[in-house]
Amino acid sequence: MNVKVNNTCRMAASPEEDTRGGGGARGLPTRQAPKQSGARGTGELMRIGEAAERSGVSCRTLRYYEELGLLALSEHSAGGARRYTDDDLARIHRIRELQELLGFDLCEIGTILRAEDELSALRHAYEADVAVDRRREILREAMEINTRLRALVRAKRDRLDAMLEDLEARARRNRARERELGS
Amino acid sequence: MNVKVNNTCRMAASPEEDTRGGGGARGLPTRQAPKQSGARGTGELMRIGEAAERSGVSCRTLRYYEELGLLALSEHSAGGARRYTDDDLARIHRIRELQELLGFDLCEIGTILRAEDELSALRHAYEADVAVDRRREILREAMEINTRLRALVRAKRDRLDAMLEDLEARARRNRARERELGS
DNA sequence: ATTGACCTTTACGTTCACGTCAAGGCATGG
DNA sequence: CCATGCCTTGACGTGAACGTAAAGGTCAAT
Repeated sequence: MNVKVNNTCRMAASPEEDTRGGGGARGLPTRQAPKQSGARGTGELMRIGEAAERSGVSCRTLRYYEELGLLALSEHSAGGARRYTDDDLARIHRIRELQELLGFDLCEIGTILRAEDELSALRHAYEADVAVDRRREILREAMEINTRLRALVRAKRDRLDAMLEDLEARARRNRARERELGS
Repeated sequence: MNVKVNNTCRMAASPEEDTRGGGGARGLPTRQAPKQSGARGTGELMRIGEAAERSGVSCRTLRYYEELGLLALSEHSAGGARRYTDDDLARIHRIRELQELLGFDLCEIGTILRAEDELSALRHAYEADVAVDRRREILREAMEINTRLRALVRAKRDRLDAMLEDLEARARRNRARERELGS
């Protein structure tokens, strides 16, 4: 009789992802103007606050990802502030999917992303002077990881399907029980 | 330059679930005889070691679940040792699915299981003396949770499907690139 | 010029889900 | 009888993924 675990915690609408998607009171433009450039182009780069909100994560999380090398931030700073492109946002989304859907830890996610980055670097003709053998190796590595990921996704989806069937069976039983009890 | 995060961690075959399914060397029956009962019935209750191995978790984990109230252990002890039925195994499996597939923490899982337990208690005619209103409440609670779970599972499955499409697109690009590089 | 919103780095704190001893109980096999 | 193997209950340790505060810089607006 030491800890007395009797917390009856509530069940959130969705675990570990805070119902992201636009906060409240969209009216007054609290947003600071885009720094130093008279007229903003259609796609001005965002700072960390906006990037975090749009991604449904905290600023701390984004800095943490950068610290781990998951995010490179093409255009770091302009007075010291981080700048996020849409590609960065996509990458953040990717990280979250790998984390939440497949359950990878950030280190493994780093491995996955780095393999894809190397491949993408080749594709984009940076590093035009890479030996063919090395190219093949990079490609093979990426393909291997891709294969493993696809297998994992399918396995997870199958488990979810099984779970859904189970839940639906329960639901049917519950509805029967409800009729039994009277409306 | 303090922490120097340069760990190039490997990608496991499957994150967070250690490729469970029978250890090596199935031959010598190291298993201790089932305690005190001359001949074992077809379904002797297992102790914690076997239950853990079959569930793909550690003994510590099972004790932890019990400590949190996730596992009740119908037949606790017989000389002090825990006994696990097949129903207990199923429950452990359920816990793991909720944890790994849906990302719930153990506290939330407790809430879910408790609601289902109350319903199941009614169903099995223990507590025959429960007011109809209370019965309705319990049923409604269980149905609500069930509905939320189903929605979550579907959402997660959809996200997985989207991810799979993305991965397959990458795979196609990779295969094209492979042909380009020569076999 | 000062406020206030946003940003920076540094660094310590926290929660969860266990891992890992330590010290000892209980049955079984040699 | 006693070693061996599995179990028990503490209780402290741990790694990952952030949370949170402190101290200060920058920029637009008042």
